[in-house]
Amino acid sequence: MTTENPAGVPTPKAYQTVLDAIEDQLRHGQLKVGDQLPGERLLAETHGISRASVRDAIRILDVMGVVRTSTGSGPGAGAVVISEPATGIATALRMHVASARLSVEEIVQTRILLETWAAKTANLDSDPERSERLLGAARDLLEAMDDPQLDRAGFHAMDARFHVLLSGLAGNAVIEAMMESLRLSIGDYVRESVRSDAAWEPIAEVLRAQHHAIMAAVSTGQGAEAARLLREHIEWFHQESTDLHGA
Amino acid sequence: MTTENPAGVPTPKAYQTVLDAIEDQLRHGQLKVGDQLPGERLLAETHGISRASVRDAIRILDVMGVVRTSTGSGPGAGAVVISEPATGIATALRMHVASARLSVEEIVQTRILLETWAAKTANLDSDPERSERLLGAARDLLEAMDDPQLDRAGFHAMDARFHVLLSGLAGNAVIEAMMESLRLSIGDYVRESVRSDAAWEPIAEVLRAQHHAIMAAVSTGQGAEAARLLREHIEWFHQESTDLHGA
DNA sequence: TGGACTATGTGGTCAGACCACTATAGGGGT
DNA sequence: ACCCCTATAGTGGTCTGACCACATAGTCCA
Repeated sequence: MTTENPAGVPTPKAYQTVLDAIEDQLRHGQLKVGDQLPGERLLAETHGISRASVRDAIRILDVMGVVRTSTGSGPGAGAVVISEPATGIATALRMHVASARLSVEEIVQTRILLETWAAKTANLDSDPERSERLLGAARDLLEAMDDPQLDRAGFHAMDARFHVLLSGLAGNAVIEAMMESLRLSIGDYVRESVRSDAAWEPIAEVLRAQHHAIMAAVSTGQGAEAARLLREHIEWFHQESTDLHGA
Repeated sequence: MTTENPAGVPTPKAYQTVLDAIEDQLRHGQLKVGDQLPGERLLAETHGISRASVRDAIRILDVMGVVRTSTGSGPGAGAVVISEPATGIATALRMHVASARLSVEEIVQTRILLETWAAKTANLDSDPERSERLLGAARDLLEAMDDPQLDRAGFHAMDARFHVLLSGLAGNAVIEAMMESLRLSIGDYVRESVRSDAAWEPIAEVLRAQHHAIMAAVSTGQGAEAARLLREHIEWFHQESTDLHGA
């Protein structure tokens, strides 16, 4: 991370000890999702470092989406192993968008690549049960989004989940995680994109229609058509929002 | 990250204050790459929190590849803004590979997607100067890799740089960062893949030939052909290494 | 003029304390 | 016997203050 040095070990960070140990235990299955990490005080004593350094390691695992921490006692409290790859990646992406190292356009372009690939690659027959579950959830989301009473925040949240669900049809968790992280990282831009609520409603109407068309294509196994619709859908909204944002 | 709650602000982490402030300054250009962050003690006083909490924020920015920290005094010391999106993403990916949430196969598959896309999309004429610079660097790498004296660690390092350089030809920093992070995240597997040095040399010979062929296709603007060769190249080595690894 | 030394400021680490929170064990009332 | 309610213990979250290693910049001396 820091103070890297190709020639040797200049200043091994204290927290790296714990980090390596935990990564090792994850790799060997000694730690699984749902498991509880030893307490910070115990870890500190075990590895012979201070609790502050242990906390560094835990904090890193936290932002990476590897553990979830909470106060209290009993099972479920403390640091528990989870598995949310998207959160960590999304944080990194968002920071680098902020620093202008990555642009929203590039993220949108990447999203199109991943999402159209997923649509084209999706094989509904390889795992019918899983596919039907995902498609069912997607249909439920579309139905909920048809509700005119739904506010914009809710719409965007469901919209995000819808796209992530579709990208999951290809069965590649890395692609799915990256898709979700891309969505998360530019969530602020999407929310701020259409400023007036008056301008929003007609846009939402178009999005709904596009979603249903995509859904129909995906459900019937027309991967190429779904990919084409997805590309149009994403590019259209991105264009629309940048126009309004600039105006 | 943790203790999220849709309804309100249950337990706002102390370090979040600093994190938000820095992200905001990055977004508004008040902090640029190369700039030095205020000292931890000053930040603590400014935001009314302890130095320990400030350190949490800095540590996060560190692992995300947003800042680089070093001890000492003067310019260049302390926390300096950098921009290495790949490091943070790679750390997250590696952790989730360790926890078996993501598989090496999925990462390789994703890599093929990104890399072939980059090869197909590469437009050498849009920014001839940049393209020539990247291609020149890639040629230098191939030449260095032809050296029979080069050890495996060096070969793999240059191999990684070669592929990242090619993926940069498409001009999408997000894709490039993800490519690099994918490579970094499974670097250990690649290194351990071919155990005996005796088995390595013939493999390296094939890799060299494949690299040169890819290079030729890319240089002459044959994107589709380059993409095809890349896919074969990556799949071949992955197959080869898993075979040997299992044996 | 040049080199060695010192002052200063940086992050890295540690120790110890207190807080808010949560599940649980145990006691008291019914 | 049962239930509620309180005390307790263990968790992460935060703060304070101290010391260290390190790297620069300034100073003093030869």
